[in-house]
Amino acid sequence: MTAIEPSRRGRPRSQRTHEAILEATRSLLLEKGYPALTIDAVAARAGTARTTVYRRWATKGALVLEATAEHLAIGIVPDAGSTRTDLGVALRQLTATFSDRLAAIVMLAVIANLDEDPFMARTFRSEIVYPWRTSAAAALERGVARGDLPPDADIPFLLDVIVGTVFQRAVINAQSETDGLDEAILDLVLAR
Amino acid sequence: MTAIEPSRRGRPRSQRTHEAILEATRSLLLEKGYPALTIDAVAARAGTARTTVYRRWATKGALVLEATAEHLAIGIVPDAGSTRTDLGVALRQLTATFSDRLAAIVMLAVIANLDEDPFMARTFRSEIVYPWRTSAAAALERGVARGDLPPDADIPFLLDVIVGTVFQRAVINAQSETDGLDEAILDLVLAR
Amino acid sequence: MTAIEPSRRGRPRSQRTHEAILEATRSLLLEKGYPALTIDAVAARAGTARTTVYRRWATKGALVLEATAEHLAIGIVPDAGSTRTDLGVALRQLTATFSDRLAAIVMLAVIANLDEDPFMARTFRSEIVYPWRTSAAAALERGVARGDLPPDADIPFLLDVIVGTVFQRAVINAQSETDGLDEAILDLVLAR
Amino acid sequence: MTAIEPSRRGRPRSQRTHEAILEATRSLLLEKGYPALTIDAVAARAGTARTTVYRRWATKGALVLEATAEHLAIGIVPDAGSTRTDLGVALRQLTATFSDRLAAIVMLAVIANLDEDPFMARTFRSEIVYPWRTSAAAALERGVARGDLPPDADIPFLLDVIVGTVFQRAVINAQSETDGLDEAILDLVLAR
DNA sequence: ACTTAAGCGAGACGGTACGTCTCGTCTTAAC
DNA sequence: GTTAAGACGAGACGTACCGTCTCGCTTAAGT
Repeated sequence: MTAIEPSRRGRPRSQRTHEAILEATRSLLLEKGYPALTIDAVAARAGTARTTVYRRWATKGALVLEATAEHLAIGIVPDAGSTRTDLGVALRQLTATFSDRLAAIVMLAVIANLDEDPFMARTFRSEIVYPWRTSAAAALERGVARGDLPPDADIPFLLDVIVGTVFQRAVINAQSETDGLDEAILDLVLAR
Repeated sequence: MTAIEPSRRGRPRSQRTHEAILEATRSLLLEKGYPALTIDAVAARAGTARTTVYRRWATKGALVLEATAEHLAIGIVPDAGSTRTDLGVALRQLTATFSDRLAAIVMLAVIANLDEDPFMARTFRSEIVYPWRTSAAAALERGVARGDLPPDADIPFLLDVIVGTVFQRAVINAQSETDGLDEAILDLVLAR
Repeated sequence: MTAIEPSRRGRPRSQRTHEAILEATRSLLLEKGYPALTIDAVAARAGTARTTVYRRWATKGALVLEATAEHLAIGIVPDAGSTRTDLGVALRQLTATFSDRLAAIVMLAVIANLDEDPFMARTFRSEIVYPWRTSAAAALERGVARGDLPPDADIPFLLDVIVGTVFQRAVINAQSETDGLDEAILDLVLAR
Repeated sequence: MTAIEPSRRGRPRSQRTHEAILEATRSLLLEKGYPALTIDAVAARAGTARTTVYRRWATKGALVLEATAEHLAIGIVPDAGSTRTDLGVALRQLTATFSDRLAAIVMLAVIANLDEDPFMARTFRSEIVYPWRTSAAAALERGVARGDLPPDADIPFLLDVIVGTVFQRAVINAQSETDGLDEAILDLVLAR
């Protein structure tokens, strides 16, 4: 998890304050971006003391990951029987998340601070990327078993094609309209 | 261009100092990463005054782009007669550049600071991305004319597949060994 | 007052630090003079951060006035019954203060920065000059009432003679030995 | 003198430039005061290069003294036969000079930078103060000889009374109306 | 007319100090 | 023991001037 665990004794932490800080973090991320986000500004907007923020989150990265957890959640690829259907869901999950402005800001922060803030990268990978990627790999393996994909299909490569293309379109090119992107990728990957 | 233009009049700028600053920038980028790169540290390592750096580059981004220009240069896709050959060159250009640690650091900085430092993004796009992408698009169009690609091929989409996949592998997954990646992408794009 | 008022809440200011800054200010004033006094040097000698100085004093002038308050204090002219005695006290107060090297440095700074730092001038006038001048004027008025001074004596003029002469001797000519000066001024002012 | 001597060979100095720099110095002194006067600003306003200023004057003080020489000139006390007349002239010289805003700014700069810029103080004393003070002392001595002043009159003291009082009024109190001041001082000094 | 030496403008240079911002830690009183 | 408040040491920011330096160009006087 991202937050620092509270003690069981003494005055309990205020839940209102908690949510206020997270909300302040989200709005400031949207307004200023990750590099210009300061703890000072978060505390000021949340109406709390700076110390309170530091007491609960060890780093800016941890705070941001918790504040945007719902925006980042990609989910898990279901097993609905059809390779094309399952991959279609997977792609819609990706495009939806990558098109979310807050999610895009955070993902860029994660990769831009790979060395600076390795905790953030690790958490992001294990909490968000790994579950989706594992279930998407399973969906592709089922496709191989069904013959929708050739027996020697390089599954990690295909996942990189899928994620990389969506990332390129939605985050780097910042194209909001992703109509047809999902179908085009499906055609490319499942062709043959 | 990135640097502040020198005047023709007055004492000329020291070329030694110029190169010392760029070299200091490169080494600090590798050691600390872009967000932690400070002008103070650059000047100190270069053995110059802080003011000298400010005199020549308006922003940290401009300095970094000039310091890493050779690392970022992707080049232009040649027209050698064969679609597969031309695209193969294009892919080797991409993987070579994206695997360069300095180039990766700077590209991440560019996209992470899209809003913060729009000058940096604009320069990177126009100097590096645009020329390559234009020539790569031409190569794909020649492929369509030759029948190596279907007549209705979505060329911008294919470029996003190519760039996105390489970016995902080389930069985000930071996989140094990219053996076979070029061939796999070629097979994927030209398959039919 | 001169310092920025501290808040009642939060961590209280360190008194040790406060005194260290004032002492550093005094010693640097004596060594370098007012124009060459820098906040950087004060903080360095006091062993604190530069920000701590800025947090407590808005301007160099405010810091210097507080650091030298005891040296600047002229006091108030007493009412002891005799015009000559009272004025003698007044003169000894003036010569004592004006002969203090630190006080002289600060007074010159005040008048040299009348336009630059009007706050400093205003504070100096209201805190130091005004109380003394008012009480000295009262002493002269008592002298008029007693017949030690002519009924039409121009009291502001006489005060300017007294202050101006002492200032000229002690500060501008920087004569340390002021023996006989007090008596000479008394003879001049009370002659008749 | 104050300026750096030019060489006899090579291109002669421009007289126009010289006067432009002095005029710029005067106007900036009036606008900003001595402490805030910068060589950069002088050169900019004079339309010359900074180097040109540095080539001609070694210090800011030397430049300022030359620029304001006419404003500072007090003159010499004449020998017109009457003690009261001569001293009256002396006082009018003083009040005229001390009431000149430019002269006041420079005199304050001189005494505020006694330690910082001893050259300025020395020059001011020898060029301006000494000649006047010597001739004023001679006038007082003639007064003693004539019996207008007691035989044991302390002439340096009386000069300090005169100068100090005028300085106090005109410079420190910055009273523009000095009507009657001359007569009052004359009465005080010559009384008896 | 040709040389030559200095003046001149322009601006680079290494510095120092400015006053501000943000960091993450700390110290207090209030609850 | 959490909280609000704010002090603290630290360090980077970007700017303003300092006084020196290095250029190419201009301007006379001496040849």
